Amino acid sequence: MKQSKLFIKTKKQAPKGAETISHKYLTRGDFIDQTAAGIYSFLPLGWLVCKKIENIIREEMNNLGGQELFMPTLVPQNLWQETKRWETINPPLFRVKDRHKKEFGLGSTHEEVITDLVRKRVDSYQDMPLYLYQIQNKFRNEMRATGGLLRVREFIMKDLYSFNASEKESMDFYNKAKEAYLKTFKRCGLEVTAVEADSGTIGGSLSHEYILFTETGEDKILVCSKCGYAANVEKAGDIKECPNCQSSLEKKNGIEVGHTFYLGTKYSEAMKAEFVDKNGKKKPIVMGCYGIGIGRLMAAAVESSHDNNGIIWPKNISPYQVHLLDLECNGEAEKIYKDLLDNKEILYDDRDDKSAGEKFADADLIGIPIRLVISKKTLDKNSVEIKKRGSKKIELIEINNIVKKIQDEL
RNA sequence: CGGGGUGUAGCCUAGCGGCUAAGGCACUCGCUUUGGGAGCGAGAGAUCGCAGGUUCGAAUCCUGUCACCCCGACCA
Repeated sequence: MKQSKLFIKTKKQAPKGAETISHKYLTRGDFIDQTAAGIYSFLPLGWLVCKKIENIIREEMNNLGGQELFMPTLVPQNLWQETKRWETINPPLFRVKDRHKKEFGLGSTHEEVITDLVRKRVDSYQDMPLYLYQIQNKFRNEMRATGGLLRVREFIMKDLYSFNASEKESMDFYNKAKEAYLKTFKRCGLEVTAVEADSGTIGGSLSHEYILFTETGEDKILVCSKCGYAANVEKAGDIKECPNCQSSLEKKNGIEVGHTFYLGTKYSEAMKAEFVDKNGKKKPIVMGCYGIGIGRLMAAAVESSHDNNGIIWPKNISPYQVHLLDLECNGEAEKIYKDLLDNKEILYDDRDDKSAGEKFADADLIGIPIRLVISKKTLDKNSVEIKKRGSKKIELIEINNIVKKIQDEL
């Protein structure tokens, strides 16, 4: 992509009100634009990051045996009433009426819809296990949106739902899903810790939050450095000693990037989602649900990986892999851009009306993992300069070797 | 929803009863620059969130309203 054509205007100053690092950098780098309180547009760079994250999640969900589908945003009142969540769900639903005054809640989570889909199709234990997921916009009528993308009212979420014939099978899957979650976050470049948590209005008997420890997180987590015990202060209370090994606990801030729930039969009983077992007996389906907030994950990545000049994207979720800066603009960079284009995702700063300093500053802010610079200085040596974002080391590489060098780095 | 705060050009801010609303960034044109957000000159861009009110006079004071931010509770 040529930067001169990219729909982007980076900013020197963050807008008033941006407090968290991720909000400041994502806004200054023009990844996102605020449309209203807690409601954001994703601009081309930000959308590329979302797509990267989604694809990693998609691969991991497919590995788990998940099948992707897509459910509606407009969820009719009667479905919510079957589980009594029309009134009780928290945060409350955004509600809308159609022209005949029929009411809908904008989907904030999809247990009702998915359970309806499944009860219409599952008759026997032989129709399961069933693992279904979607990546879709969610709407939550929060009291207050905070910290840019950290808590918003409309966001993209991956939600997976599991349907099993027995508690054991369901619990086995829950544990597999937990591992898949940790792997997903790792692939996104994040060290995330699973923490036992409260189930809130989703319900169920067991749940884990997936916490990224950062300075600006909303969640307060107690961590034992000896045995690895971790718990949310919300549930465990403000205790000082580890319940497992009696060591002293450290309190850390974190961001919840995912949550898994073992639901049991809460929804299947309420909605009569039943199957016939081997003995010919009717039983409620055993369920679980599993969520990841894409935008929050993106913000969390920035919170945990940045410096004073901007974002340092983990390479798997970076919008591009290579940022080629042309300080000379005599056509040489164009050739390299075309050579590289076949191999790698590359953002080519071909702007001829910007100073070198501005290009460097933009490159740091945007945070692409590998920076290449072509200038008179490097061309005199028939070379290109290569530098990794987040490292100070600068190397000169002969032009002929550049493609191979980049392949090695990635 | 309770408490606190802010609305002045695309963005950040100054001005807080008195002359034609000021500056920086960004933008347009010209010349000069060209490895860390360049310099000089010229130019364009604002019904001071909106509606009332007080006053000889309101961006400035008062009332209402809308929007946004922060703390609390809730969450992916």
